[in-house]
Amino acid sequence: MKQKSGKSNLMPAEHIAVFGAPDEEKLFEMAELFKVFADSTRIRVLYAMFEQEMNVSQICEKVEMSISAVSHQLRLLKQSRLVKCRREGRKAYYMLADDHVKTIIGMAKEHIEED
Amino acid sequence: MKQKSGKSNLMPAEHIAVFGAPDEEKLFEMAELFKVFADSTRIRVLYAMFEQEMNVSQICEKVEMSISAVSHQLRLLKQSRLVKCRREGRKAYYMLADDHVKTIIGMAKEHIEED
DNA sequence: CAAATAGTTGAATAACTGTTCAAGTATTCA
DNA sequence: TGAATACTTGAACAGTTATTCAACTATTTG
Repeated sequence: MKQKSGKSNLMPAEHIAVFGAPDEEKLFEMAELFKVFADSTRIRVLYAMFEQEMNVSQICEKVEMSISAVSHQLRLLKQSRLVKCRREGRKAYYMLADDHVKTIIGMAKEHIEED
Repeated sequence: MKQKSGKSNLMPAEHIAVFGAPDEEKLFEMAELFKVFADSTRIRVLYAMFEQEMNVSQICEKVEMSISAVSHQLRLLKQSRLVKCRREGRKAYYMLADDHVKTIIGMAKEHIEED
């Protein structure tokens, strides 16, 4: 159950890596990305920004959560570089970082709507 | 902070729902789907089936996890209908349920490889 | 039938996550 | 400057999740 090295004896070596999984670090990053989307309130926070940038209070109203909870989630989203933030006076406007967010969410929506 | 009904006074009503978030249940299902992908060992288990169907022991070897741990994860993946299972004697062969799995994983991979 | 193989399952535990609460910073306004 | 607004942050708590362990079922082989 522990044999990291040593090639499989079932298949020629040149075939092994073709569809192989990415390395551990990449897998970890992929999982991290999915984790961000793995919470319905966080998806709602992202949806709040689909049309236009929003400040924290506006997001709070839209998703019906406390300022603190939203702020915590926004920090997470910012760390994952899924949203970016612009300051104007004492307000902080958040917006989607790129179209990837919409695409990924759209795919999940499609998937659950199918079959 | 609690005003579920009552239209926004910032925008004509017919624009409100266009990009609106799906209902709570759908959001929840979307989050559930992402949760399944939100674990690097589970992604590795899925990758193990990219080329061909595999029985549990083969998956264990490939991902270097205990039979029990893999079996638990496979149950989860089966419940989410991301994999399906075929029995042959005392062996249980698992395979990806459809191409959606590869597409979703591929998207995450692209995203983390960019920028 | 008994032993071995292949996998499943439930309970327990340890680690992680989301929300709240309380306290903090930063900016504007009077 | 003092009060109000708009957040941010850290700690704590409750709920969730992944792995392990032990016990179990099902199938095959001798």
